[in-house]
Amino acid sequence: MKGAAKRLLSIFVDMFEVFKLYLNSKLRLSEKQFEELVPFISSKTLARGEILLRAGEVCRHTTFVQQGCLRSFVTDLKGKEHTINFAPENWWLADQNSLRYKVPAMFSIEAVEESDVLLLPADIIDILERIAPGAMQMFGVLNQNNMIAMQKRLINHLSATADERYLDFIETYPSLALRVPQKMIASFIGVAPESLSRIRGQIGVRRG
Amino acid sequence: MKGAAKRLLSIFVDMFEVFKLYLNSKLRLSEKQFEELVPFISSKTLARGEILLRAGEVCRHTTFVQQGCLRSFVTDLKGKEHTINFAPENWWLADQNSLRYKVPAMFSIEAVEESDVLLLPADIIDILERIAPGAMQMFGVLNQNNMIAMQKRLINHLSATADERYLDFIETYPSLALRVPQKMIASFIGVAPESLSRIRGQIGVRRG
DNA sequence: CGTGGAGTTGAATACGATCAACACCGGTGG
DNA sequence: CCACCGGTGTTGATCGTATTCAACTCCACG
Repeated sequence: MKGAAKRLLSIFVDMFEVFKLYLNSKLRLSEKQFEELVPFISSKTLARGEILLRAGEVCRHTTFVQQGCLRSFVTDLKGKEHTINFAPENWWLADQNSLRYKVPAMFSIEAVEESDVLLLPADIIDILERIAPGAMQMFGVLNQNNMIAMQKRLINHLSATADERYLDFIETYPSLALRVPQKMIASFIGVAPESLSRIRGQIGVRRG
Repeated sequence: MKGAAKRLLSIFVDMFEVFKLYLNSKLRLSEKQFEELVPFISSKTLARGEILLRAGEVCRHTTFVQQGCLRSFVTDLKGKEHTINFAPENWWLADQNSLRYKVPAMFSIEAVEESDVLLLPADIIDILERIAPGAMQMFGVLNQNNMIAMQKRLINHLSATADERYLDFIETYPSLALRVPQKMIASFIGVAPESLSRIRGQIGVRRG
């Protein structure tokens, strides 16, 4: 590779620094291996409130959050939003069902804060596995952890009251509790915003 | 292999017929490949109500249900049971968290009906992948589908009322609705048994 | 038979949702 | 710089849904 091209590439690589660090911590990727991956990555900056995926569209990428925070949510028949998941730094987010089967997405994805994300193609797992064996297993572990987390959340929902769910939330995601608007937390734990406000009042949470 | 031993083996293999059919539909396993797998499998028959795994114990196997139906459930502080999942024929069931990390299981597993199950070691994925490449991907897909299902359930829980959840249940698992006791369905969709009874009354579900 | 669990039904209760009014803050434009 | 605005969160009153407690029936199973 010529010098100029290499410099240009290194600029791009720097844009992916968070992702690079992340991958290294999981896969021990060499510089060269990472460079192989670069052509498949595109990056994007999202303003607060910007929509990345709208329910009904087909999800075309897996998103990796380098900075900021996204959330996925559904809008029900009465127009109410329900937050499925938050994705802060170093998280993946996609409507996997839509991504895999090319069906309309069930949920939307928006930026909670100004965010810096990477967009990766649907078959990133296979691509990465080819470049660095072990990737598939990595995603397997991620998926499984994800599932365990969701299972816990479901159990929580079946057995705990609203205030217990809130306490569990701030315990499980202490940093998120400070970053994301309260009404989104409410829609995540499944209570009305007013109810969450009351709960916080009872518990005696001091404000930001 | 001598004739007697071969006959003996074939008896065992027959015990695994459901599993064999299942694997063939997913992986196109040859007879020989399947025989390699046999030494790792043990089978068990469970009576109705029999506990296969008790919360707090470490989960040692992945279970494959050949016949009957299992369920996983948690018991909360007030002694109430909450059904996490049902596993009828051709389903896998395990506390994956406990299985993977050797930590105490969060939930219990019991037989809803008399059931015929196979017990497979925790590293069955790797074993199977070695015998028949593609196994890891197969489990990946399973896990993902599982996750999608759980996500739908969570969404349902956040946005639907009790009767809507029940209707969704009998629509999604029509056969289960007839097989499993009503109170377990109640504990699955997250309502009190009495409430489910009332809901059924309102809707006008005929019995049996 | 008789016993216990499952399901049904009724009445009282509690929890969270809803509707409504208002305070607070950050940003925008005059 | 201030006035205005929309969005967010708080507080109050009322309402509705599902839970709880309790009594009773029915059936499977000993």
